[in-house]
Parts: sequence; structure tokens; C-alpha cells
Amino acid sequence: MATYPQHKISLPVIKRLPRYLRHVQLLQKACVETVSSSELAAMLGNTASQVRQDFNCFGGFGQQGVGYNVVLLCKALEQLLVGGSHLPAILIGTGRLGCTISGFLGSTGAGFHLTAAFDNAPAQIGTALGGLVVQDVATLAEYCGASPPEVAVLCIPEDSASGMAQVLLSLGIKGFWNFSQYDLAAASPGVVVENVHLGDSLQSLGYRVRNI
Amino acid sequence: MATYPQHKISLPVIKRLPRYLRHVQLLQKACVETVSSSELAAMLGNTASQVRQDFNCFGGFGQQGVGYNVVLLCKALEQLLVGGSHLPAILIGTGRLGCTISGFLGSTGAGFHLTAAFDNAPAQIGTALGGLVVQDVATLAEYCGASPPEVAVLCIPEDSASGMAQVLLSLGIKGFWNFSQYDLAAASPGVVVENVHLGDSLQSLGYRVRNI
DNA sequence: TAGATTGTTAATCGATTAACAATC
DNA sequence: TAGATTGTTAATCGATTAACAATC
Repeated sequence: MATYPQHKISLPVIKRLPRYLRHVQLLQKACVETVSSSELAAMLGNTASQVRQDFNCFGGFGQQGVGYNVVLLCKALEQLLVGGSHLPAILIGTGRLGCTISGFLGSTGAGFHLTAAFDNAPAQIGTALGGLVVQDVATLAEYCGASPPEVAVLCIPEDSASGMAQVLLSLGIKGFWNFSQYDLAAASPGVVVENVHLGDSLQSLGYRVRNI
Repeated sequence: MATYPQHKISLPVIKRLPRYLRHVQLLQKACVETVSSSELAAMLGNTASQVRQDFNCFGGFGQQGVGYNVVLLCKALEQLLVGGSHLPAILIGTGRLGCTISGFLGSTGAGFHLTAAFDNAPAQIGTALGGLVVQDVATLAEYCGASPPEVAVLCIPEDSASGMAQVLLSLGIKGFWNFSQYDLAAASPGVVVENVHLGDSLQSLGYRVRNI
């Protein structure tokens, strides 16, 4: 049974959960009833030991001698990752990257709900994005007072990221999905940051290709 | 002096290099002449030990008792990450994500050069993207024969990613920047994969926000 | 020289893997 | 029961951190 995590789950484990979910969803779609840790390991490219260790962070999902019930495992992972409710999120920066990334928030199974989008460029303000109207970032505090979001998606230039993060923290934002170059660090224990540095990712790929 | 890496550099070190470069470039822009490992550690949020260990993977950049010369360090890191030449890259999939991501390849200091873009949708083929015309993916083999690219950027749906990767491997692609949901794994020792799973990133953020 | 800071070796820490008893 | 596979403890591995001699 999927139970509550008794102790803090390590980041490497958390990062692997979405991959488990995706593969288990595929199994469910293929009407597979049961899967063993070694079968999953073969699909994921890791070890059966790791699969079992990971799942056991959340209590026993499996049945000894049998394996893991795909439907139950899928439900448990979905519950862990998407939870019951969708987290309210706002987008800061509605440039090309911001518009593209906002699409992910609306995708099925992400567990988020985009409630507002902000920009500081007069040309952007008032334009449509998804079902929303882009608002002036000057009205951010007002908006957050009325309907507090939990997560902010930062798609703004490096130099304004630090200041904006500060403002958002003061407005009670709990999580950042940061696409700016700025290295945002979790400021306080109650705040979580996911940096997506596409430029860094590309440069490290370049290094590896040049040094095969 | 920046010398050639004598032994295989570990992936965690490689992943940190772009961040070092960004911060050292900022120092250079601010006309700082010298920086110590502890100063860099404070900027990066890691330890002075790690900074020195990381740099020493590539031979001594620094001077005992003094620190690291910012200009030389910057040059060394740029040489490592961007190298002398720009790697030829092609884009597969010119949807919204593909178009946005292709912009990063052209950005200064990335070390790549986008030479062609492909799609299979008739509506896309023939349209302009950057300075390129989107080509029919059916002509991919022909194109690669004439001007072989080193890297492919995959911005295609999950279900076509595996087959496409297979084709690209046979055409001699050495590196993949993979944005598809498909978990691309490095097929052979001479091939490098950088998976950017935005959906996974978002889901893991969701887990962490819900479990602060 | 004295002070500072690197380069490098040794110690620690955490994550992964292996082993095996529990049990379906 | 016998076979299979989990849950969990122990061993290994690798990465990070600490320590210190080398040296500018």
C-alpha cells in the first residue's frame, strides 16, 4: 500500500519518479497486470535494487513473490506526483520561451494550473496567451493578494531574475520553475527551486561531443 | 595552464563547467583580475574544495598563494566548452518547442551552428525558421550525406523519437539534445545524449512543493 | 620571510548495488 | 511445498569535503 513517506526522500529518488510513472503508464496502457523490479529496471536502464529501494521510500507497493500490480503502482505514483489538487501557477515573462513553456503547465498529468501571466513590455500586456490575458507585472502584488499562486515560472532575462524572485518570495511563492540564466537558489527551507538552464545543458552536451 | 584532461572527467564535473564559465564571465565583465576558489565557491554555492578539484581535472589553472587569473580562467573554460569550432547541428521537429529551442543554438557562446531543420508535416515544410527553410524529413539521409551534422536536436513526439534516433545514429550523429518524452539512452560508446525532460522536471517540482 | 592559496592526498558522506531473509 | 520476488540490511562505489604540504 502506498503510505506516507516517513523520512525525507532524497532528490535523486524524486527526480526518478516521473520516469517511473511514464513507464508504468505505458504498461497500464498495454494492459500488463504485473511487473517485477527487474523488468522495470530493464525498461528504465537502472538496477532492480534501485527500483525496489526507490519504491520502498514510500512504503511497499509490491507483493513478495509476485511483483508490482501495475494499476496500483500507477495510482500510487500519480498520487505522489500529481497529488489530489492542481497547484496554481503564474508565468512571469511572456516571450517566446515563456509562451512555449506555459504549454507544459496545461499538459495532462503535470499537476499544475496556470492562473495568470505577466510581462513588463507594453506590447505584450493585454495580448492573449492560452485562455489568459497577459497582465502588467506592476499589478503582480495585487493579483497575488487576491488569488495567491503557489508556483512561479520564470521566463525572464538573467538580470531581472534575482529581483523578481525576491518580490515573488515576499508574495508567498513556494516553488520556482526557473528558465532564466540566473542561478536561483532555494532561499528558505520552505521554498523549492527547479532550475532549467538550457544554455548550460547545451554547453555540456557540446563538451561531451567534442570529447567522446 | 589549461592542459588536456588526462583521464575521463565525471559527468557531475562537466555539468558544473557552464556555471563556472557564466560566473567567471561576469567577473571578467566587472574587470576583476583575480579570484580565489573560496570566492568562487561563495558565488556558486558550493565549496572551495570542489572548485579546486573541478578545475584540477583539466590541469592547474591557478597560481598558489594568488588564486585564479580571471582572464586566463575564462579563456580556459571557453576553450573547454565552446572549443575552437562550432558543431554543426540539425533540428528535427519544427513545432512550437522546436522553434523556441532552435533559438538557443544560435545564441552566443553556445558552440553550435544550426545548419538545417526538418519536419514531416506538409504545412511546416517550406516555411522559414531563422535563416533556414524547413525541409521534408524524408530528405534527411540525402542531406546528411552531403553535409554531415554532428548533433541532432529532437523536438518530436515520444512515439517517433526512438525510430528517428535510430535513423540519425545510422547517419553518423554523435550527440542528441533530446526534448522528446522518450528516454533516449546513449546507444554506443561514441554517442552522447542530453535528455531535457521538461515534463519530468515540472512533475518533480510539483512533488517537492507538495511535500515541503 | 610571512601570508595566502593552490594542487593533491586522505577522510567522509551519500547513493547505488548486492545479498538474503521474509513471504506470497 | 517450491519458486519467485519483494522489503530491507549490508557492502560497495563514487562524489564531496577536509586537510595539508607545496609554492607563489
